[in-house]
Amino acid sequence: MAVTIRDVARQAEVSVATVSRALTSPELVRASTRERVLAVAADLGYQPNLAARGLITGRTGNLGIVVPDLNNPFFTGVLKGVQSQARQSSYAVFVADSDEDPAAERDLVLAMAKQVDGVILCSPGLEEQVVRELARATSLVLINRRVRGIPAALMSSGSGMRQVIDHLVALGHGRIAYLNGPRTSWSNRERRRGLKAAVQRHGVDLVDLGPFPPRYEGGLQAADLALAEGVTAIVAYNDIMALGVLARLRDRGVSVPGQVSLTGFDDLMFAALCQPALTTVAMPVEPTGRLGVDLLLSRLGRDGGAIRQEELDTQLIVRATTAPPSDSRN
Amino acid sequence: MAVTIRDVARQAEVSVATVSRALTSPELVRASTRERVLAVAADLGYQPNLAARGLITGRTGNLGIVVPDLNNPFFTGVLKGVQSQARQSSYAVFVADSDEDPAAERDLVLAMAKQVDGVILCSPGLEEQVVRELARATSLVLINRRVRGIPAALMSSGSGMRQVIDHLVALGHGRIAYLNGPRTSWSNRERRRGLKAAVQRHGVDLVDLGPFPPRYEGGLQAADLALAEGVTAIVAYNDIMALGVLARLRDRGVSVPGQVSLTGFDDLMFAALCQPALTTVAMPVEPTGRLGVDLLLSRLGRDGGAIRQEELDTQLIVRATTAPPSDSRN
DNA sequence: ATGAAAGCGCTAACAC
DNA sequence: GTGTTAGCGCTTTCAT
Repeated sequence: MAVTIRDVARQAEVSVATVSRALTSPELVRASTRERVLAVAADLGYQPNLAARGLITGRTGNLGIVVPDLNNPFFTGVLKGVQSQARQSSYAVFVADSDEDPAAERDLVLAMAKQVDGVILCSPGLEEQVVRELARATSLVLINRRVRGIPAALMSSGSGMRQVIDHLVALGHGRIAYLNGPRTSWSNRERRRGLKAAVQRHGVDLVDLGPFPPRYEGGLQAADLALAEGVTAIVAYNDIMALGVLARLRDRGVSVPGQVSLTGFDDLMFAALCQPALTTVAMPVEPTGRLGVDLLLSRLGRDGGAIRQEELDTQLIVRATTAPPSDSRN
Repeated sequence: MAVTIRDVARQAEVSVATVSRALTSPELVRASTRERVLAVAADLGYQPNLAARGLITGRTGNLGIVVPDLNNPFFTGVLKGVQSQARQSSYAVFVADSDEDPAAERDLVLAMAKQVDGVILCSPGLEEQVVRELARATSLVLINRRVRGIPAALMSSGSGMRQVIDHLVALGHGRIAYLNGPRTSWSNRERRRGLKAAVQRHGVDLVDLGPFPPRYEGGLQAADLALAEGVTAIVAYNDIMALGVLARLRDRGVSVPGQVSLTGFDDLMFAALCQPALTTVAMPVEPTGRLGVDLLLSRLGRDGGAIRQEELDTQLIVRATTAPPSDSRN
């Protein structure tokens, strides 16, 4: 068996209580005693048993994160931020993948609830009522989704879309297609909202297409529909779809950005590498993960900080798929 | 506070011991009693406190996985497999990202060791001696790396490379460049080994270049060197590098596969989407993650199964970057 | 087949 | 400032 607090106490010739204090509330112990205890602890390689500690304090020192798909770089980016920030505060992190199944997401959060101090949930599609239920079971922080009364780390997708439209309008585009992602996704609603506001402000035409599956195949399908609408610019829900659109347009001999401009959303690594490189919106995925942890830990603090919903900025990345429309001769 | 075993005992009018038995060793309890207890437990929504259980049994019901980079789809693929298989056996999984720092990998495994029943380690670069040290601290399973005496879930990279060379030789290539990844990486050594064997067997020329950083920029750099060697085919250490090569060749006006053939390794999603689509080797990442869990759990079993190192097959995926060399006129 | 009781390793009153 | 002690929720002897 590993070395316990009693071993340290014996060797340092103090009580277990003093050892415990030296480790967790150093100010309660005389400096000389503390040093001796710490020295012995280090010497013996003592590591507190967190399970035992948790049993008494009610805190586990663990965080959980639930994501729909670990193969999606968006979520793993968030995960990476969560992991890194959690470790900074000596928290370990449980991870679970729901395989895009909302019912599984609920079960996973519930299962985690007993082993963690709080859960970070990435679930664009879970019903709001269920999200509230989960928030009752554990401290919950939402990623990229707003539900009243629940802390959230958000990315300003609306502003990202505004930047996209401002960019396209500045280039001279007057008729723009938006390729919707899933209707039920909070992200899609948010992106569409920002886009509609910008489009209205500029007084340009919007052709609202879809919803399409937010994948490569969705883009292939959407491209033809957008073309048939006679638009000069296509705004895709995300990069993957945009890549599908790009491939389909190339196959049909439509030049990008010569005949039609195209934008994505997410700034996947691939967006920079494809040909022509994709104009898109960069999402602060890792910072959002870190922010999620900060929000969670601040709620766990002594006074249980306020419920905050904070938004991180997105950034338009102009690359090679956007240009003035070919019929703009002014 | 949550409902405890005492609440269940009281309500079911039995002792806590009986409740405990009904839950963990049903055969020790009369059927009628057991049913009553289970009914009450379900009714009250009782969930055993795993920390308390672990305190006594010494088993946590948790697994850990340490990876170098959560932004690398290879590792998240493994993670996904691990997560899914672990959940099948009611294990929860801790994840940690080392940011490619071997020293951090060691610390993370050590930190996890006390909270988990075993750790799955993806660490191509950690020194063998350190790996052995870690294996003494906890039950360890290695992913895609062989160290004597330590269980491992492997992918047959050697065989993948053999398939690549067989393919290129069948097309008529006689002078082939290999772009090395990091010298210290187990994967690179393994791929190179398989490649050398195949090259020798076929009696074709091999130009061994690098090492290069296993990234896009590494490919950009490597492309010019390979071209200068007058090869007709380039075998890259992985897909990302191959993508860099592809971009550089396009910029220099060298047609692929017209003037030179190119292969990658990993079969990233992007390999199928780029233009021309990349011939590469598909790695069974998720199955390997699942296998890792199986190996770990079998070692944890009552009798502590044998130390096994098992290898899963890789598969050449022929796409559009490989063709007969242009000077083959026979 | 069931109950009583002794801890697992630790922290938090409560004494002194 | 330090020691004593009572549990946290659970499993597991040892009785019965």
